Amino acid sequence: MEVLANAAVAEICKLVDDDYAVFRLEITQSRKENRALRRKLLELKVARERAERTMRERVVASRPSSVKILDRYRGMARGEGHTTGGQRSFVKPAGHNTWRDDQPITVDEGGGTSNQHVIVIESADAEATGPGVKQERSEGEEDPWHSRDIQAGVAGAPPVATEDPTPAPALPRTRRSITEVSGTQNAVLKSETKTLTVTHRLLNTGSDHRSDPERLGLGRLGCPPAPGSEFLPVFHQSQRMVHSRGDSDVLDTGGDDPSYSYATEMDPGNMPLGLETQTDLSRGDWNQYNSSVYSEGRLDKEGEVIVVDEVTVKVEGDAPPTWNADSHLGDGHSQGRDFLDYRESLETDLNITTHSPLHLFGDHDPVSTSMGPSDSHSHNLFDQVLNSNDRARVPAQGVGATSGNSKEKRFLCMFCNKGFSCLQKVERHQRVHTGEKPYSCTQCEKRFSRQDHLKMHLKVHTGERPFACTHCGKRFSERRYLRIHQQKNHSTL
DNA sequence: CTGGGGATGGGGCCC
DNA sequence: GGGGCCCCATCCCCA
Repeated sequence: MEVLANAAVAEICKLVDDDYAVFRLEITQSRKENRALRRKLLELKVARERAERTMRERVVASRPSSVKILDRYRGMARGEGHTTGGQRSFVKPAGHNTWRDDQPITVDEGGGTSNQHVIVIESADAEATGPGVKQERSEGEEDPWHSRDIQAGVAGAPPVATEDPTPAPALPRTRRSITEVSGTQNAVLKSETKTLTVTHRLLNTGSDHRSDPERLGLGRLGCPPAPGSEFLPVFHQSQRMVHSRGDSDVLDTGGDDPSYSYATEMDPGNMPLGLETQTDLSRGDWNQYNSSVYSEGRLDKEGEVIVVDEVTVKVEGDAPPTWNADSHLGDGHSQGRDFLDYRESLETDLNITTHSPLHLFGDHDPVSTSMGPSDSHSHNLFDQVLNSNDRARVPAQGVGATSGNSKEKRFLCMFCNKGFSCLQKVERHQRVHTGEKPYSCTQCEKRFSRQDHLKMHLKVHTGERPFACTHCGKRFSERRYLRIHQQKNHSTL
C-alpha cells in the first residue's frame, strides 16, 4: 500500500515537474516576444520622434505659429508632457537601453503618471507558437507571475474599455487589445501601446470554434449564443461559510470576507472584465486539463460549444492578495509556485467579478487539488468533479439539458455544460464542482453546500422526527422514511 | 443481506 | 426573477 502510495506520489510529482517545465518554457517564449515587441515599439517611437522633429523644423521655417504645439507634443513624447488629448507616449526608464520585462511603462497623461496594464487574450491558435502569457509589466510589479492584482473594475463605475478600433483580423491570429489605465484620470488608452498577450481558450469543448466574440454572440465579452436559446455559462463564487465556527480548514480563508461572495453570469450586455480574469486563469497548460473536463460535459450537448478566446484582463493596483497559495500547498512543489502565485493573483482580488472555478482544478496536478474546498473531505476535488460530472451528465443525456422540453434550461454549468432553468439552480449545482460548502453546522462543524441540506442535517442533532406513521406511530426524520416504512409495513392496509 | 439513516444532487413550488 | 423551501432519488455507511 505504501509502495503504491509512494509510486503515485512520485508520478504526481513527475507530472507536476513536467508541466511546470512546459509552463516555464512558455513563459520564456512569451517574455522574448514581449521584449521584441517592446524593442519594436521603442524603435517606432524613436523614428516617429525623429520624423516629428524633422517636420517641426520644417514647420518652424514656414509657420512659426506652430512651434508651441509641436514643442508641446515633443515634450509629451519625452514624458514631460502636459497633454490632455489622445497623444501619449511611453517614457523609457532611464539607464536602460532596451526594454525589459520588468521595466515599468509610464504613460504620461495629462501631467499625471498612469500605469499601463494591458492583457490581450488572443486566439488559441497562437498555441502554435507557444501559448504563452506575454505580460506587460507596470510599475510596482516585480514579476509577471507574481502580478497580484487584477481588478475587474467592479466597484464603482463600470470599467471603461475601448477596443481597438481596427477590427481584429481574421484568423489565424486575431488579436485585440483593450487597454485600461489605472491612474489619475482613469482614461482609456487605445492600444497603440504595448500589449500583453494571453493566449487562452476558455471552455473550448473541442470543436474548432474560433474566437470571434461577435461571432460567439459575446458582444464585447459576453455570453455565447447557443442553438435555440441563450446559454449562459455561469461563473460562480459563493461565500465560503455561513455558519463559521472558526475551524481551521484550509479553505476557509475567504470565509469571513463578505465580499467573497458573489455570483456572476456572463451576460452579453453586462460582461464585466472579471470574465477575462477567469479566462485567463485557464489558459495555457490548464487547457490540457480543462479540455478533458469540459469534453466530458460536451458529451451531453454536442455543438454547444463555448469558446472564449479573446478576452481582456485589466491589471492594476497594488492590492495585496488575500489568499496565498502558499498556505495551500505542501512543500516540495515549490517549483510551481510562480505558476500558482500568478493564478492566485488573478483569483484573490476580491474585486474580481468572477471567480474561476478552474482554480479549483488547479493545474492538472493532482497534488494541487488539495487546494480545493473539499480538501477536508474524504475525496479530493479532482475525483469529486469527475464523479459529479458523471452524475450530472446522466440526466442531461436524456431529454437533453438544453432541449427545453419542460422549461428552458438556459443557464449552463461552466464545468459540465449541464443546463438549468434558473441561475440559483446552476449556482447551487456548481458547488458540486467547486466543492464549496458554505453552510456549516453549528453543532458538529459539518459543512454543506446547501442550506436545506444543513437544515436536514440539523435534525440529526435535534432528534426531530416530525413524520409519524399513522398506523404504528413510528416517527421518522424524513418523509421518505415514513413512506418507505408505510409501503413495507402498512401497504396492505 | 437488509434496513435505517445521513449526505447530496436535481426539480419544482411558493412567496 | 430570485430566494427559500420541500420533495424525491440516489449513494453510501453502518449496525
